[in-house]
Amino acid sequence: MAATIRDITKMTGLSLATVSKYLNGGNVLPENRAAIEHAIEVLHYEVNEVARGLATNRTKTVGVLIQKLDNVFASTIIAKIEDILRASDYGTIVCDCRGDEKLEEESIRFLLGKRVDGIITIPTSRNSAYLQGAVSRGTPVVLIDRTFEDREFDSVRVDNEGASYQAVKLLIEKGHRKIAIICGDEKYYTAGGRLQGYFRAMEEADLPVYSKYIRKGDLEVQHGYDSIRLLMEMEDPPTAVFLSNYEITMGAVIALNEEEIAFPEKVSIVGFDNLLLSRVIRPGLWMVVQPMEEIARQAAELMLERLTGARGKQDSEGTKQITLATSIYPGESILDRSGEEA
Amino acid sequence: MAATIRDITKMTGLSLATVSKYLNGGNVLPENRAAIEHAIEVLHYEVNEVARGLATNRTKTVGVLIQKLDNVFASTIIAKIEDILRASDYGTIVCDCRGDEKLEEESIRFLLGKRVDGIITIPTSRNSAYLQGAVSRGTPVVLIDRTFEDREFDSVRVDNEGASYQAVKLLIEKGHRKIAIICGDEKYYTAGGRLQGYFRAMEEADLPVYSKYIRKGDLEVQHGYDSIRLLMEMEDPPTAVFLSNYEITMGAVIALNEEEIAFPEKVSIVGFDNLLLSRVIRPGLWMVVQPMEEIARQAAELMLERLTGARGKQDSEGTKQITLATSIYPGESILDRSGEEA
DNA sequence: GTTAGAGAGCGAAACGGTTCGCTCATACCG
DNA sequence: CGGTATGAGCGAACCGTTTCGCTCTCTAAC
Repeated sequence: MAATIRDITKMTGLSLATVSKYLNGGNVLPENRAAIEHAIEVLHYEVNEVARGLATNRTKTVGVLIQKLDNVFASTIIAKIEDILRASDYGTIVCDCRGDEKLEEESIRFLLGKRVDGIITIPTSRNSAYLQGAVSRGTPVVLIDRTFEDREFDSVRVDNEGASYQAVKLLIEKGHRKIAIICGDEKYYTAGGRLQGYFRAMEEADLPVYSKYIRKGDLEVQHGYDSIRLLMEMEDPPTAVFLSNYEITMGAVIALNEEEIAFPEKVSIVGFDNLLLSRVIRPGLWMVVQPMEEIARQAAELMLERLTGARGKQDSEGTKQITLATSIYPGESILDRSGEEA
Repeated sequence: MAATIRDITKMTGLSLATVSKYLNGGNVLPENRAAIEHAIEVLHYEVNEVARGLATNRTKTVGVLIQKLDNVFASTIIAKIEDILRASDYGTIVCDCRGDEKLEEESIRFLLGKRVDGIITIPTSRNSAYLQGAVSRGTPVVLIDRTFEDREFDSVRVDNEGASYQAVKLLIEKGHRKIAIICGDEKYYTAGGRLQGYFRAMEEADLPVYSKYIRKGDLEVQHGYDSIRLLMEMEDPPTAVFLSNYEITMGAVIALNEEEIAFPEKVSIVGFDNLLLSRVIRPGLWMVVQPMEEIARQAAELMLERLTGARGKQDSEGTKQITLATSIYPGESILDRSGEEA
């Protein structure tokens, strides 16, 4: 149906090799160039990237594997990655494994079957076994949001520990002593770091850490919702809570609204990850903010370096681990209690 | 590097054709089946989908082309589409054209070059010219959120006119007469319908329509932000405003917060598209809600029907236009003024 | 016991490109 | 003017599958 190179050779009298050379930017006599371009125009010829992929063993396609496509973090990242990759003529094929390790492993197989040239992923699994196929095939991998101990990959992540430390320290400086954290279970890599930051800030200020103030769970809205209710119902509730990811922040705010618990009067809070949200909510939330676009940009560029061979195909040359800083965005959700106590 | 079918033939002594038959679910003698499976295991063989794509002229890949990947609507839809398609073993390759018609057209070419089996798109352009390539190649297309007058495609959209009518009617029933709408310019298909619904509701109630209360613009947060400020600064401001999409809703709420304009006391509002948002904001927003997952499901299934040949490849048999209803979700952002005026 | 029919296997030709190594013509040099 | 470098063009092999049409064997029916 669609025109092929062969149709062009027929129309121009040139050989396959010559037309192919033209298509790949090689030098061709001006008259032949004109003839080829004319034929392409007339025949509506368009390179068949599948055939080219078979011949060159490169598909100009990158797989992006993620736990949850439908959240701000993931979609912002994918949008930016797609943008950058396509500027270099790479396509982006997405897979959402919904936080399921089995599905994640299968997704890698799926992507490798499609012979993607590289894989960018926000991992779900806690070790890199599921990436073995990519490694042995020599397919470059870039990790977002975590690293693995059992093998080194290129990676881009945020200083989770620092982000959390900063937020909790802020609360301490404002005079809070009973500070709770709602966070993910340690099985989530990012949650581990954020919890560490909490500990560091508390210890540094010589504040006691109460396990009842540490609410671990999954990374869903519901967890934030349930946990803050639980915290506020305690006979000795915290005066401040650090909401250590986006969904948790949403859930907690919803719960506070429903229970008509005023913040910062009854409880001070610092949220995570959505700037717009902080302006929509009243009073405005203090927010820890990740540089999402920068994360995506770095990840895409690490991948392009591998793809264009600027660095070796894989761990041949050393991998790069990039850590970015978060920032904290002011709001009115913290009550200043410094000076209250003797 | 990677094992091929040929490696399997060498190991088993069988022919290419036989192994291929096995791979495609054909019948093979039990002993041969065992031999092949053993070889696959040992060699870590994995079908090369690129080669298969070349041979079969089907890549098991669908292109999804969208204006803005990083918003709730798009990402929710993509997540669901990807989910459904992959259950049928199709991959999803995404393109974000950022609302740019040139980029949109180029993206179609890009996708066709990659020989996707079908294209699902939320169009940016106002006519279907950019889809010509897909049509002449026989690549099925499913439209989301709009249809075209110059050619029929399968499509899934929402009853925009009805959604808007419902919202405005609600405001009227609550006794409002000076009702404004902040919406997109008519060049956006969805905006046109939503504006029509506004007109119908107003006319049906014999209310005068003032052009100053109709704020058209782009579909960005900033437009909502600017417009509501403008409306509230009028000497004769509206008592209610319908915020006819997600970004506009965000922008308007932010502006109201910043200006400390209390709603619903000073102005009643109905927002659009984000249920979670309505619970996070205080007081809770009345919201018009689109069935995003259902839109995605229908779109994916229309595509699968085409792909699996349940219906003809293209307009051969008639196209299907699916229209879904929106719902309206109650909040506390409307002041009841019925009975106020004689 | 013969034969029709089913089922399994095989060989070879696609699919639409890229690429290697060669030939040939032209231009340039001394 | 002979020799050589340069660069364009060409033929053929190859990438890893599928698929068509054929052969062969085995079973079952008569």
